[in-house]
Amino acid sequence: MDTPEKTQIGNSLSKFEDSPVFNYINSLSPIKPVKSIHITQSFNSITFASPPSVFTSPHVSSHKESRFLRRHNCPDLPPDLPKPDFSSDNGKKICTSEVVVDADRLCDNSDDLRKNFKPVVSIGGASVELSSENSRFSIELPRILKYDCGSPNSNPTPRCGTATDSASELAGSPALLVPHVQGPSEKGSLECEAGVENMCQTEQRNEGTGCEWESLISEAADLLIFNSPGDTDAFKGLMGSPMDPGTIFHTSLVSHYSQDGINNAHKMQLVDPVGLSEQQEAEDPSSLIGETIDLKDINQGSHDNENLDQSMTSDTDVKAYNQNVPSLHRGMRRRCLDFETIAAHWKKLGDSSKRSSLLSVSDEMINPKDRHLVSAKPGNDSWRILPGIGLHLNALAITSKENNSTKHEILPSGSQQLSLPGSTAYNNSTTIQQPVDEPLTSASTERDAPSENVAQLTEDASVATSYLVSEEFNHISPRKKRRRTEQAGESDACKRCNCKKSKCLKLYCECFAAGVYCIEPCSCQECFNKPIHEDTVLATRKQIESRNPLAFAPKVIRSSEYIPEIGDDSNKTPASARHKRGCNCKKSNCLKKYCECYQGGVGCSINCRCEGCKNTFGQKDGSALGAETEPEEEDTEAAEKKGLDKTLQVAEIENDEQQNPSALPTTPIQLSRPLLQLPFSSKNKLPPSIIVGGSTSQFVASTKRYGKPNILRYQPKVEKHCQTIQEDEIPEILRGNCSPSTGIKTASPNKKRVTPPYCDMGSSSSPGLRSGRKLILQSIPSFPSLTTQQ
DNA sequence: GAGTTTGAAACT
DNA sequence: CAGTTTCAAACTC
Repeated sequence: MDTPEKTQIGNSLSKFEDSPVFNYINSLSPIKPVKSIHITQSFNSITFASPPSVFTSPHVSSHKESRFLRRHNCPDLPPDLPKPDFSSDNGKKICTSEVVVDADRLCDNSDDLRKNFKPVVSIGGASVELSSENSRFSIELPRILKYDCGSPNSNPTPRCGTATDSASELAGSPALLVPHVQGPSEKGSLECEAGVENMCQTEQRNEGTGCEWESLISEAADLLIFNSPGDTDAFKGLMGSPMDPGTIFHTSLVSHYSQDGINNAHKMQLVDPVGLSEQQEAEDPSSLIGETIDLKDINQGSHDNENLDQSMTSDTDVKAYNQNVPSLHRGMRRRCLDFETIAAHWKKLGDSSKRSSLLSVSDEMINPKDRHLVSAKPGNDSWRILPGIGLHLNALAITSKENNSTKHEILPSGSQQLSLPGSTAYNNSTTIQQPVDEPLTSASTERDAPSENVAQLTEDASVATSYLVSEEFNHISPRKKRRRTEQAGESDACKRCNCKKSKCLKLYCECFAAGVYCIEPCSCQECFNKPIHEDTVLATRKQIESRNPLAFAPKVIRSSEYIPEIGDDSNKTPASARHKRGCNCKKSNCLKKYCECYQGGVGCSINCRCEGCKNTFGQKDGSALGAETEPEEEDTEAAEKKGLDKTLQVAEIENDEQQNPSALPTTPIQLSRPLLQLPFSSKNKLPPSIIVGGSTSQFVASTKRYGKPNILRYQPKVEKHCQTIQEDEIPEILRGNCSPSTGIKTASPNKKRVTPPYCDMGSSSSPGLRSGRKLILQSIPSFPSLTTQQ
């Protein structure tokens, strides 16, 4: 290869220049560099990084997804971090690498990073640009968000919708932005993150409002940036101005961190133990190491990270790592941190002293009681949602944060499918785009008005904190949680599990079955259904789904209204809606909540094997009976639902397969489940906000369409979980294949349990589908599913 | 709040 | 696939 060219070139050059040899050499050198560089570099960089990462991340396992997200975070770190380890260049490199390829590995292994880094560097311009872009993003995002939010008048969710499509995706991240609190991390590993958070807190104290929202923004920006090059581009386009409160904030944080990082870390732990754990998992393997073994198992995906951190096993190491490396993980941390910070703030707020500081920042934020009010403020619309949602939602939001991070990875997964609309939106990004907007708006709003944001944050934080606290409490004492939940009016709406032996990793657990993480209200013991154990949760879900693909599908499909419309045969079933599997009641006569059909507010159907069915919503025999009569509420709701259902059905039907409304953003679909109104619904009826959360993207969409309320309607128990989100995660993937397009409806109505549900659901199903599962988001599957499926 | 009942989920 | 066990919610007191 070289010889011919070289010779030729050399000859030509020689002709021109004095010494042929010299010229020859020169010519060679220049030529070669160019070719070789491009080739090799491109190779390295491109082949190396991007291709592998791309393929792997999505296709690979869900685990990767999580990793992926995390990794993405890593990139963020560099810019902010002043740390020596990662020079700005490195940071840039990392970022670029991520952008180009997948950040996963880069982040995972320092070596990998270096390798990737090199390639990236070789790429040069691109990488550089990216880095610059990243900075822009951080800055720009806020603006974008602002834009979205810009119209305070518009509802938060709708606003999001306004955001550009690209923004929409980003928006998803915003939802994520909402702090997701994770289970309390007891161990010190968290310190690192804590340190970051501490910084935030400290800054907040000093700066007041700015810190939190800025951090959020920065995170959001980071997430966005990393999410996908395309996203970044879109953002770029969107964002014009380079202002970055976030960046500034970061810098400040960094400085703080560097100085106070350690101390802060300690503080952080004290302040909010919860969030850290998750972050650690995602970000810091070291933390994982410190933590439970389970995490490791779960974190298989995070191994990469571990590799990086392997060196850092001890706390001291971790600290050092944090200090030095924080930049890498920092992005991730930020996400969590932001949330955490908020939570921490809340906690602090809880403490009068701390409150004062926060209060100083923003009066609104100051008063926890006023939180809602504050949130209500025009500027905060997005945030408001959260408040409206309630603790659960908040929790979801929190989770969503994580999800966000994941979301970046997966996008669709978005989180956490959280109950939060925003979260759903994220997920939806894949399925539904509109929803995303909301989250964005929220995020944007936060960004937009620091003070307001602060308030929102405070709310979120409060929620988050509550969530965190709850988790903590959980560890401490389940009963306490119960009390809280009970005390909290929400308890009904967002009931949570009380699992003792299942670790919340079986369908016994309502939360798990609903595809949502356990949160505060839960009184579960040894709960693994938390963001921290995301990997485990996902793995378990997969297993269960492998056994029964419909395991996470909505149990009840509402149809009553739907039926006539669709004209499904399924209508045969007396009840308006049907239970996908059908009950097997023997003693309750289908007149108690023991009966899933009854609980779901639907009549028994052919699928049911119940004995002595007296289901008021519709007996198995076919007599619909008074079924619907009883549930008057249902009727009303049903009517509303109908509208939604129809709309949803169309859109959702496709998703039916997903059935799990919960999982994805589709969640909205889940909402559909709720569509069914439970007789009890009255009780169950969650506050709209809550419901919304459950609904997810579609739901959001529906809300937009309908005006929102839809959400309220359904809520089956599953939906109770504000988080709803996830259910679908895996299922979707699995289903993804199956369902939507194909067969949703087809399913045999009769099928007893498994199969038909969709079908049934199909008819009614649309609702089921609707949900598009948020969960997916979190888990890997979502991501892949997105890419692959869609 | 403790104990019982119930039926789904999980297991064999 | 059927039977049994496990589990947690629903229910009762």
